[in-house]
Order: sequence, then structure tokens, then C-alpha cells
Amino acid sequence: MYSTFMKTYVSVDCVVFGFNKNQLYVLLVERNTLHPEKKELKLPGSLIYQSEDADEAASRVLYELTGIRKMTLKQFKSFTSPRRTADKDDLKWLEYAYHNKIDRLITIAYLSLGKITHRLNLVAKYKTAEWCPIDQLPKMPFDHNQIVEESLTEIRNWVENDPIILFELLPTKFTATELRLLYQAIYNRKYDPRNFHKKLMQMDYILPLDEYQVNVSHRAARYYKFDRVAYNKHKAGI
Amino acid sequence: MYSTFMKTYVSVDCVVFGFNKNQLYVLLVERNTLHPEKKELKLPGSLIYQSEDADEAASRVLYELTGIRKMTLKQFKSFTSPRRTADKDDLKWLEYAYHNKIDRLITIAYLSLGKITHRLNLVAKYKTAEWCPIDQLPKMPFDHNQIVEESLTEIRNWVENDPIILFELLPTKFTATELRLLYQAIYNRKYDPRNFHKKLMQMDYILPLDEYQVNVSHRAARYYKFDRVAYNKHKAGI
DNA sequence: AATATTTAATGTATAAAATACAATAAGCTA
DNA sequence: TAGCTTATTGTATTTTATACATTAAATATT
Repeated sequence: MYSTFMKTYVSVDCVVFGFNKNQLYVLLVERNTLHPEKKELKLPGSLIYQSEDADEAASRVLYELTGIRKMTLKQFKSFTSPRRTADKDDLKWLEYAYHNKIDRLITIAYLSLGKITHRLNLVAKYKTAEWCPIDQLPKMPFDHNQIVEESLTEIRNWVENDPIILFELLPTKFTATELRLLYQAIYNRKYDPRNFHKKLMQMDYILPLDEYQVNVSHRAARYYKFDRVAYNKHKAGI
Repeated sequence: MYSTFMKTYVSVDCVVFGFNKNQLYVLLVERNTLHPEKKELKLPGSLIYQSEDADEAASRVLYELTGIRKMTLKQFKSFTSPRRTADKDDLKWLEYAYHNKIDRLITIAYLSLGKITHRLNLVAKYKTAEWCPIDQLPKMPFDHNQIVEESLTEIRNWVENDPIILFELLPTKFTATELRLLYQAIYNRKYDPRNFHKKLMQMDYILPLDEYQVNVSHRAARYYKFDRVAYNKHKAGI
């Protein structure tokens, strides 16, 4: 009876999105392995501690990487297949990384968002941390490729009922074009600049600034900023 | 080091929605306890077996209750707080139900949908299974009240990108009013009958039948049915 | 200094979708 | 036959989405 129930380790894995130019990026780390010649990138993650819930564990992982205490994050799905730890190398790495024999491991996947310009901490357990274009992801261990794939549909849902998250992907001051390219990257479609600008104007939580680009060899674009107070009012339906 | 990582049991809990008249219902079971005088309702659920993933475990739970092999279901959130098993009675019940000492338990919550007229199996481990109006839920063990609460916002998302699920809540033949009342229950708002009817007509996967209510003391309403083939074409964008 | 190059900014006309609103139809009951 | 109840349906208005092309402003080039 005992053995038929699953007693297992539980981890969190974070899909941190970034944005630059017209491309979405995902933050990947390089795991330390027994085979240092191979470059093995994966999603940042961790086993959950006894005292934590999953949100706290994901926050901790992100804090270690970015130095930011409370990054915006969202749990989006658990991955629980018994086959997800079928790969022998993955199992070995788990033992190596956590000094424990780990038979079965489920993971709770999180979405988060970062500015691609933000300095990344080098965490002891990783060799590197880097932003990887979403369409050039390497083959990753466990089911991390599948996790990223599913995160893409999830980020759209998230944007739709909380467009605030977009501004975590952009610099504090951004141009209309930057915001439009971000929408295009997330929804994988084009938006007409004129119609897009109209929508932008309707968003009363986006404020035009009296600042413009400098040193660009074309007409300088206006900067806008996001107004959190106005956004909260907007959300509350005021 | 060992003890700081969480090794735990993992369960699934299912929020099965039903619909009748103008009310949403949730399917609850009564747990067998050492105190048979108390009626303790909870969400149907189970620990996950070694050989299963979470979807399979949720399917199994639903199959036991309804006799339906593959009910439509959707994982929607994991609940992982270390405090969720803080209640002494809940811990005792876990031991009693699973013959194991269970220190920590996380659960993966599922949404599902059933016809409220469907016969329910009485599963050995439960005393009863019953539909409970969503606004008259009793206090339930663990965080089951919170799970139901969060499931409500989730079912709206689900309807929006898969309206097919609505028809799992309705009888095979339904009237326009029934569908409208269902929308009203889910979105907790009123819809104008005329405008609603227009939308209904635009849904090319809902077919009007040449059948009408009988033995009603007012004008008989027309029946409609859902056409799965047309729906699939509709979804594929044809 | 003039011209070329590049990206930014913007308005109007049309179509589609959402909303507001009330009178008639059809079945049963009394 | 009158009364009660719920079903059915159209039109006018507003809002939102879409399609589409020219002028503006900054630097680079000649």
C-alpha cells in the first residue's frame, strides 16, 4: 500500500521572459555537471524547502539570480509525469546537485519577467546565466522545452488580464514602437502603427513624457512611461 | 541538508461543476472519519499513485465517482503551503484514509464539469457524494474552500477559449434560456435575451432542433444541440 | 547647403461587435 | 375566453476594430 502512493520531491522551475529589439528571450542557466565539456542549459529552478511554499521557492530562485526581492511571478502549471526523470543523466545530475537519491520529481512551473538589461548574479550552483532568444532554445534537460512552450500561451492570458506585466519587460521609459514590437513578439502578429497608437492613447495609465530619443539618425521618438497609480485606478474600474 | 528539501505526498483534488436552473453546483463528497456524527464534506481527491501523473490521478478520481472514463478536466493550480495540513483533524484523517503517516501534502487542483442529472457512484471511501450550490458551500477541510474560490475565476478563462465545456454542463438538448442562465451563473451578470439570442445564432456549432418543450404552461421553448464536428471546424478557423 | 535615408507621428472612412430597448407569440390555467 | 407565464424577435445607437498613406524630424551623405 505504502509504495503505491507517490512520495516525491517537488521543485519549481522559472520561465523568465525578457525582451529586446523585437525578440522575446528566456533566461537560462548552465548547470554544473560531471561533464564540464558539455554546455547544458536549463531553466533556473530548485527543490522546494520544507519551510517554503512553491511561490516562496520561486521567489528565492529569482532573487538569487537577479537580486530582486519580490519579482512578479505566476504559477502556471505542474509537470508530473513519472517519465520526466527517465533520463539517466538528468537523474545523476539531481543526485550531484542535491546530494540525495531522487527517485521521482515533479515540478511546478512559474512565469516571470525581467528587464534584459538587468545585471544577473552568478549563483554558485550555475556556471552561467544568459538570455536565450525564444526561437533558438537548445535542447534542455527534463521537460524544460515543453515547459517553455506551454509558458508562451500562458503569458498571453496573463497580459490580457494584467497588461501591467508588459512594463516589467520594458525600460522605465519606452517608445510607442518598443511597446508595439513587444505586443507583436508576444502575439506573434503585426499591429498597424496607427491603430496601435490609438489604443495606446486610450490607456490612461501610460503617460507621454516630454522626452525624446537623442542621437538617432531619424526622427526622435517620444518616450512614455507607465503610471502604476493610474493603472490601479484603471483596474479598480475608476 | 536532506531534511531541508521537501519530500512530500502529492494529491489531486477536483472541483467538479454542475448546473441546474440558474445555479452552479460543486460536487462534494463526505469523508469517512473517526467521528461519524459530524458531516464533513470535501472535494473529491486522492493521493497520486507511483505510476500515474496528476492528470491520470484526477481522471481516476472522477471515473470512480461518475463511471465516465475520460471526463473533461483541466489542471488549474497547485496548492503548496506548508500550513495547509496544519489542522490536527485533517492530519488524522489523512493517516486514517491512507494508512500512512503524512507529514506534508501538496495538492494539484483540477476543474471538471458534469451533468447534475448524472448518476453518481458511491465510492467505498466516501459516505455520500452530492451537489452543493456554489453559494452554500460548507466549511471544508484543508484549503478546499480556497480551491473552489479560485476555480471560479479559472472556469471563466476556460469558457473563453473553449466554450465547448459549457455543453458538458447542459443536457444534450437545451433551450436558449438555459444556455443564457448558465452564462449568467458563470459570469455573475445578466445578459439581455435579445442580444444573447443574436450571439447564439452566430455560433454555427449550435444547431436549432425542430423540437420544443412539452407540458409547460407557457409558450414552449425551442431546443438546440451542440454540434461537435462543426465546433472543431469552428476552432480550426474554417 | 542640399539631398537622401530612416523611422515617427498621425486622421479618416468603413466594418464589425456590443449595447439598449419593448412588443408580440404561444402554451397552459382558471 | 381571459389571464398568466415565458419565448421570440428587430432596429437604432454606440463602441470597437480594421484598413490604409502622407508628412515630420533627426542624422548621414554628397
